[in-house]
Amino acid sequence: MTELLKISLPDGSMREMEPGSTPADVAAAIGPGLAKAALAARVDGELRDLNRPFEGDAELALVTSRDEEDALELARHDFAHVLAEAVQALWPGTQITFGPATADGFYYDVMAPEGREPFSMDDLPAIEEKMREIIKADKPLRREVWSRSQLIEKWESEGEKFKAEWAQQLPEDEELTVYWSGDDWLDMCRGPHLASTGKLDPQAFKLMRVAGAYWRGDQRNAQLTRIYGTGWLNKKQLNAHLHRLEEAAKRDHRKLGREMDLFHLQEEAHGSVFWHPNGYMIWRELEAYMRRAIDGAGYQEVKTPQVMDARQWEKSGHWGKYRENMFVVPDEVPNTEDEGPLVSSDADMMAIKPMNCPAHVLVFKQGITSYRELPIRLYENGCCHRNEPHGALHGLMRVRQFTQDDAHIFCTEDQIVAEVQAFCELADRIYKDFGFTYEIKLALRPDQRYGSDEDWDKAEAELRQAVIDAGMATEEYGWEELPGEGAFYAPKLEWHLTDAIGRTWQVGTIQSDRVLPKRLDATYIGEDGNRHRPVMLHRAIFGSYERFIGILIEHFAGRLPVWLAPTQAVVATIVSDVDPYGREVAAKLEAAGTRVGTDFRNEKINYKVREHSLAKVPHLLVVGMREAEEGTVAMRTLGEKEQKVLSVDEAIAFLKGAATPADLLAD
RNA sequence: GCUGCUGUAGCUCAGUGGUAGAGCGCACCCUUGGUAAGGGUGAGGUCGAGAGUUCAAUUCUCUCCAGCAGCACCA
Repeated sequence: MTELLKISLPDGSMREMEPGSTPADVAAAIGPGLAKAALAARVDGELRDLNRPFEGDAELALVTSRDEEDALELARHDFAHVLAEAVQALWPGTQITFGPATADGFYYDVMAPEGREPFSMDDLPAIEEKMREIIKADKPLRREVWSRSQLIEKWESEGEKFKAEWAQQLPEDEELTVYWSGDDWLDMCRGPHLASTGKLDPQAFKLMRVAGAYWRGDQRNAQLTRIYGTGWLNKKQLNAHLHRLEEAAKRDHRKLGREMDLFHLQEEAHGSVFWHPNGYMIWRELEAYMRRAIDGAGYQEVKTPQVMDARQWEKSGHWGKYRENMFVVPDEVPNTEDEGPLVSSDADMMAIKPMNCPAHVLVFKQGITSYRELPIRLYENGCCHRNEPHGALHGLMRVRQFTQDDAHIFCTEDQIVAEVQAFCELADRIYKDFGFTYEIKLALRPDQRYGSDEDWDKAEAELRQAVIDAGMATEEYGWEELPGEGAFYAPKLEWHLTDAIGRTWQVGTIQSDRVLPKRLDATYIGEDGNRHRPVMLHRAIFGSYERFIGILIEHFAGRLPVWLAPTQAVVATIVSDVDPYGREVAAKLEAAGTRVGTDFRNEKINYKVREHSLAKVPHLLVVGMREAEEGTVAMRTLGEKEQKVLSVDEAIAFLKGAATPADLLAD
């Protein structure tokens, strides 16, 4: 006689079940409500199918839609399978590959049948319709264990070349699982899945777009069609998500940049920004802000050459590793005399800097440095050019010319932890001044790397210790270590900002570098009178001015804090008779340091209010006959319906206060 | 860089094998109006660049350039 299985439940109770029973049986034994609500099970912590039999005594937690994270993951994975099934049902001969869940949905990479063009947006409605049919048919999803050879045979017989190739290179003795949808379709999958397609809400998904993707992520391989969808537990969640996407589109910095007349891009200088007066005012404020910050933190500002001889880049190692991203120029007067080539083939080459670090080392190397001078912190608003792949360019976020708030700290081994800790504190102040919350991550050694394991142990420990010392290695700061994400030469700390609609942006970073000081032979004289190698800490807080401004625009949806707003106030007149008074008010504001505009156009006040509101001007000062007689202004603040009547002096004082940069506010 | 889509007025976009349209914006006129669009008139375009097919190309085809989405990339 077989023994009963002991299944313990989250509430501490225990149930005895027949061998071969499943989580679904437990759910049914507890009650019909739970049986219906159960989507999957956690068995000893592992997410599993409801119908997969227990293998022994176990701890069981049933997963319902209340366990949102698990439930979403399951639903999205199932949507992906239903998508693949639908595509094959509609177009037999379509090859399927992979289809995982993503952050807000799912995708499936497929290859259209031979002779048919790749799937396009136009195909999506039909696929969605077929998916709804499959969901409504409530097909049971059944797990089966297959051998590798069984699978290969199956895929090969069906012409599923990609699946077959994948199965081929799995370990020979591995037990593989497949999932049946009903009894007419199956996919190789690790699972788990919901018990049936009917557990999905047919109104809770939407196919979003198609895009190219490489088989196994490699450019050399065949290009598949990736069909993206967003998937949720119910229609309400789907609509909320679609609404968020609309919000994000409204905040798009490329759109706002045009509407607010901040900058433009054009094809003759693609990937580089034409800053307009409005946009560059934001830049100037940021630059002034950053100078105050670094001046107070013991940095010294430098400015280094834009173009350096290729030989220098060879020494630094960039020529070898980074040349394909560098703009190279001949060090020669171009030929204008005859029909010959513009430059001779043996011209010496120079390169526009893609990074500031080598030049900073060269500054450091001038003269002889004593250990007493360390740490030396060299800062530069460093304008760099990188010849990025064209497909990577994106508004201000990814450009070919950008200016980093870049600094390199040259210090001794003993100073690393304290320097990194001080940096953590500086970054914290700065991000908070802009109203961002953030998370700190430590990117650990990648598989492919330089240096000994001991060096990596040491470098990782230093960065970790600094964050601990700063008191930031906590959940509050989103502290997390990311295995395999580090640069090939060093681990790095990364700061990920969270913006107003919950997106994250990696901006700040600090990493220790023992390689470049060595390559460029930077030394200092130690206490012992001998030469020593300094460590170099690369660090940035904004990342680049371009990108940081892009993030600010999207974070604030264009409604920048007053101190960053290009125009802080506009004086708008109601009738032309008060234009002289309006001019007087504007002149006083300007004299007091406010960036003020005027609007004396022959338009109604409604029109002016609308226009300046859309332009995100924070304060509108309306003047009519009443204000002119009383020496006042009617101030309307962006986003508020109410207006305030203030004397001109009060308005000046108010705007001065409102425009104080965040770091200069008295606490 | 790869795949797909797109490129028409300053912006957003419609349209056509016989060299073009709307709304907004802009200029001028009327209107002087109290907190998110007052009315009228007018100016603006080598229809991304080049080549091909054609009697004729902004329209069809090809190449290139750029943008968008995704992929890859982000030392």
